[in-house]
Amino acid sequence: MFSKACEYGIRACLFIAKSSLTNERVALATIAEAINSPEAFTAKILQKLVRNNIIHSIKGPGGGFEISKEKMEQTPLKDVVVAIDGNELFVGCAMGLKSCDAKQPCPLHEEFSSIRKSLNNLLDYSSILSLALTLENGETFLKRLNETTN
Amino acid sequence: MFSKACEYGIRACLFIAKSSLTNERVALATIAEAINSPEAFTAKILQKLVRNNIIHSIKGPGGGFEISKEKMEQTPLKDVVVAIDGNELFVGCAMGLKSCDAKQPCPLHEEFSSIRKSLNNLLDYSSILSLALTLENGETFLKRLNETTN
DNA sequence: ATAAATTAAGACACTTTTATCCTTAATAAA
DNA sequence: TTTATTAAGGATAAAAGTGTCTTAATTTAT
Repeated sequence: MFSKACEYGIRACLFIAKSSLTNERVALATIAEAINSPEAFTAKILQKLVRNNIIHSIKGPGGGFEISKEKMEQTPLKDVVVAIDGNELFVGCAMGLKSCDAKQPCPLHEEFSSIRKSLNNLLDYSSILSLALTLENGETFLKRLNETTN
Repeated sequence: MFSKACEYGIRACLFIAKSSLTNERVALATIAEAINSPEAFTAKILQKLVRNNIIHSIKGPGGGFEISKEKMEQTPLKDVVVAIDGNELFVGCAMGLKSCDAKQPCPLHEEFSSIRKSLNNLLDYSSILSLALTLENGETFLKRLNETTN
């Protein structure tokens, strides 16, 4: 569904958000360890989220990544996905037709419109904040407990 | 959502099915032209569908690809997708966690379970036959009308 | 100021996906 | 039986995705 980069990006973003909820600015190495992702690759993805104005970075000692509560409240997860993977998933035809609409639908058009709509709703109405809160209160996880690898 | 190969594979399969409904065996070149796909690449994908026993191929003059009505009736589109893309889409965690289940869910687990379920239903209950029939009666399309490129 | 820590950026390398080309095998028709 | 036609299979190439490394820029602390 999502690219590897996007998966890492979502996890990183939610980890940063969770940390920011307790005012902890987190460094790249910490993030990569926490979400079990390759550090240098994760750096590239975070750069993209910074450039897209989704998260904030600070250089130098004590630096790292953070996101304001206001920002996480306002930003739907969809923004993260689109920043990394683009919006093809949300607009493209399931069978890859350049022209596929209600007038000249592909054989899956109707059915996929419905699924796409669900996906859109889910990602558009799930704010970074709401998801980070489920992490903070221990309802959800980004890494398996009691193990070194996830 | 699906790989390019899978998109071509679905289109090719439905075109073959539609042709088989009128007992027309279709050659690779015809298929590639009809679904607007690269011929040699399409050949590879069709090989895979043949090996997976989804479609049938015949070599030599007058040869080509076909699928029996019984087969298209029994085969859900999901089989085509799984043959080409595998089943990661249907079983994997949205955020790429190796371990993500009801006990230790990722922040998107519940929501995606629902979407995955819809997707599964759609692809598992849509037979190749039912989709081919919508093509045959002109309700749906695999290529834009009145144009050379789709 | 200098050193240390940290992200940014660019170059590079590896893998997978997408795509092409050429040869081989099978089969039908002449 | 030869030739033409068609899919199968293997080698290769190009592009995209994934991942690493090195250097630069910025900032804090000494």
